[in-house]
Amino acid sequence: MSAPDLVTAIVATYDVWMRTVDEIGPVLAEHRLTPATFQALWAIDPDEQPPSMKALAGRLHCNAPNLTFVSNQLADRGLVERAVDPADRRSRVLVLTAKGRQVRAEVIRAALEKTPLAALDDGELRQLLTLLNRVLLPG
Amino acid sequence: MSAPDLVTAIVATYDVWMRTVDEIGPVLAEHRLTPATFQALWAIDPDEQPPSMKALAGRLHCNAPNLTFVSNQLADRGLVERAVDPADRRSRVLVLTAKGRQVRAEVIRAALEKTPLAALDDGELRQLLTLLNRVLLPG
DNA sequence: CAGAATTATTCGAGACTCGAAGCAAAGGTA
DNA sequence: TACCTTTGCTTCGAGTCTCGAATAATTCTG
Repeated sequence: MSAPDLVTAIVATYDVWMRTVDEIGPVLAEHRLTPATFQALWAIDPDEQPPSMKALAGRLHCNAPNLTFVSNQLADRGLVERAVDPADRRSRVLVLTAKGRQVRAEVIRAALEKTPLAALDDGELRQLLTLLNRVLLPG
Repeated sequence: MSAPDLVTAIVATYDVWMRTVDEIGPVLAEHRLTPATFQALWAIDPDEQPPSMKALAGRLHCNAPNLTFVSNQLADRGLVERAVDPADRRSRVLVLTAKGRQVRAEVIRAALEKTPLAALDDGELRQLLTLLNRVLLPG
């Protein structure tokens, strides 16, 4: 592989994400979501087990104090609630409220419409996922 | 295309970028580069015409006051210098200093080594670039 | 049980981002 | 020329974001 191509590819991944965020700016403003709260909200899948602070911080590539701050913002806006993990009482899990689930669905729907990746057809998207999964998943 | 796949793909692009940045954290710290200054430094290609503030702000998805702030950080560290564009004296272009070129080369080299995308072989990387270019380039 | 490790939070400092206002240069009109 | 508008950038002020260090509560280990 040539180094310039790799540089281009890295920049392109950054660009896809940033363009997606740019495009949904109005929707985020509508719900008073900042970039940080938006990302955190996105990262809490209501169909999975509620993540602990630690797990979510890892997903967001930020540290613990930072996530505490962001979680407070989400909680203040009534989008998430903290709950003690019964299995480990040191740990707090973040649970989406009904409003949180609704807002999350709305911003993700907007992102799916507006992202540059929406230009890909089914086969291309599958191809892209194969490549990215190969790179991101362990093994 | 199925919506969950598109969500996964968007998150994956974000993840590739963030993991790349995470991995080169030590190198950035070594040069006292913050995320913002690192990105700006990356975005100034010494082999191209020095970009104006406006052009660079577009590339970085930020606004003018923000880039003024970041440019000052880079200038304070002796990595870039401002120059008046003779063709339009309102415009300032950012020129890498010798140190700026050296530091830029170093952090990009580190990124190329550490990025998850380095796991792709030549053909896969070409495939990825084809897909991302199709999505990002106009037309 | 005592000590070490883990999970979150608080605090303080600094970095980042943006809108509004201001300034100088460029472009348009007469 | 004079005047007005637009453009590119900077300054200022406010708010957001991020992190390291210190703290508290809980769990783990020997």
